[in-house]
Amino acid sequence: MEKIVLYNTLTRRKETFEPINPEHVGMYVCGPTVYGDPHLGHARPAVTFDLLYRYLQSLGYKVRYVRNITDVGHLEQDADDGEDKIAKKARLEQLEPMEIAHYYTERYHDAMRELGVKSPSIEPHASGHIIEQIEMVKRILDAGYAYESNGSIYFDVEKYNKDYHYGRLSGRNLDDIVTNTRELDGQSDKHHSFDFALWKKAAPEHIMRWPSPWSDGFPGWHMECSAMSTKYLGEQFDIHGGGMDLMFPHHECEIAQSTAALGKDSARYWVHNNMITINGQKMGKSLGNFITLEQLFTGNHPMLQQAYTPMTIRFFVLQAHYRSTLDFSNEALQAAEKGLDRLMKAVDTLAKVKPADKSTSDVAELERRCREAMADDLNSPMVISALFDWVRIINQAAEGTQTFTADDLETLRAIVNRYVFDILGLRNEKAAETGGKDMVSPLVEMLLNMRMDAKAAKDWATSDKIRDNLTAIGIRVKDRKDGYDWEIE
RNA sequence: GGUCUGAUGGCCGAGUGGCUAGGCAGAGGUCUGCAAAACCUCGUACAGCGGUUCGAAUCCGCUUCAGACCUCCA
Repeated sequence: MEKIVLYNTLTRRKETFEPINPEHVGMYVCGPTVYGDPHLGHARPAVTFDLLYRYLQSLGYKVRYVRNITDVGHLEQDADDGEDKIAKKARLEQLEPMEIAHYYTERYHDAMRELGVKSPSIEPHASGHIIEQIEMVKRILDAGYAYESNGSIYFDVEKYNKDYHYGRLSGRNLDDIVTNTRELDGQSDKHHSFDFALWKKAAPEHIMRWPSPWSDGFPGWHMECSAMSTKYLGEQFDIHGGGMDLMFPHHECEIAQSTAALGKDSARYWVHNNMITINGQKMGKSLGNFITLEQLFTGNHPMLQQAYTPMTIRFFVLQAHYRSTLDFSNEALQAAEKGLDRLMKAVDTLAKVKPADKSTSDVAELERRCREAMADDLNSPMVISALFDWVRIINQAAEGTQTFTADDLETLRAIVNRYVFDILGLRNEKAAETGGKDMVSPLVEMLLNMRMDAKAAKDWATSDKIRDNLTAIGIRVKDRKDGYDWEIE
């Protein structure tokens, strides 16, 4: 199997990736909390881990990719009064909580499909795994790393930290956390403010609740990932992914929970994608500066100068390395749109290139550059860079200043297809839209043949009229040395 | 305040001790009846100040600036 390296947040360095079971990879990624429309920020982890998923599969691994749906509420920075968010919104809109969760889950799925994000192998819902979560809380209690307090169960961070290191993922030490955390004046059921809930007793007005040995309530916000990753991937698995903003406390607590319950680390490689920023600030629900994916696709947002297609968004995300912040702007998206268009046109052009006796460029060079870039911590920008160098070469081939043998052409097409479509997961949106091209082609060609006659007769008026009319209905005519070419805009 | 990350040409973004990233925009040119598309040429950028080195945008230190996180009911 191809040797690849991944940056592991746990060690803060790139490490050679070696799965626990050769040929198989278990990957868990934190999915969305379904209480709102998916926005541009959601596109980043989705596309990043889709890239990783596709890439691992392309290398020949059998990958089980688990991405959860958080539908039992989740603490967020702007948690107003701490009430379970889904329940709160449900009351405001007079809907069942699960109705809302279902609605936004569907919205999320729709957006992901548009973005070319493959469906994961398993997409477990937190609400469907309450039993597993309760079982895991029991294990943590039995291990002595949690305590009950007034019907709720809290993780005993101090106790845990004596045996393990709480904070090793985010680079913190409990001492620092203690120093920088103000103790609440006995208003909490928790022994320490840095303890976190594993099970929370529900207040009377709390709608989403389940029975447990301790109280009617709901699981703590970090439990679902520990419980579901263990259930579907085993006590130890290969990759755990998510956004950098989840590193602390969410992932730190997950590590603590899993380690406390199982006595060992569960995830081996922690992979974190960086944020999309807007005017240099994180784009997020809590800041109210986000643009939903639907708004991007329709252009219906005050900050948007135009609509951007899903593939433009995907390409925009892939043009930056996943561990860098990516700054949103109309200018940047327009650049991505044009670049993607050029790339896709070259793919079409490549299909038409005729073989020759010898090759003037080494197609293996493209393959090597793409392969090495991907193997080096998923460097999609470098892959794209290599592809663009070859866009030029392909266009030169179309003009006759480069040539390729039939074998090399076949190889080149295979490489381009593999990286552009299979791994980067791009889609030719224009080709998809023009399904009727087969019907239209003979008509367009008839007109263009008439135009050729007009040109031969130097009847520029007729020639331009045909071209202008075709342009007006969205067909771009390109004159070639010995004829013409055309495409639907 | 703590932990962490970053500062690259007009914009977006790779790279990382010496060798052109790439895209978009811009300028000039080729082709064309004119266009479009494509192709060719062009920018000599790495926050600032020191240090290490034969050589640093890349390593080290300091400074400045920016960002993320700092825990579930405040």
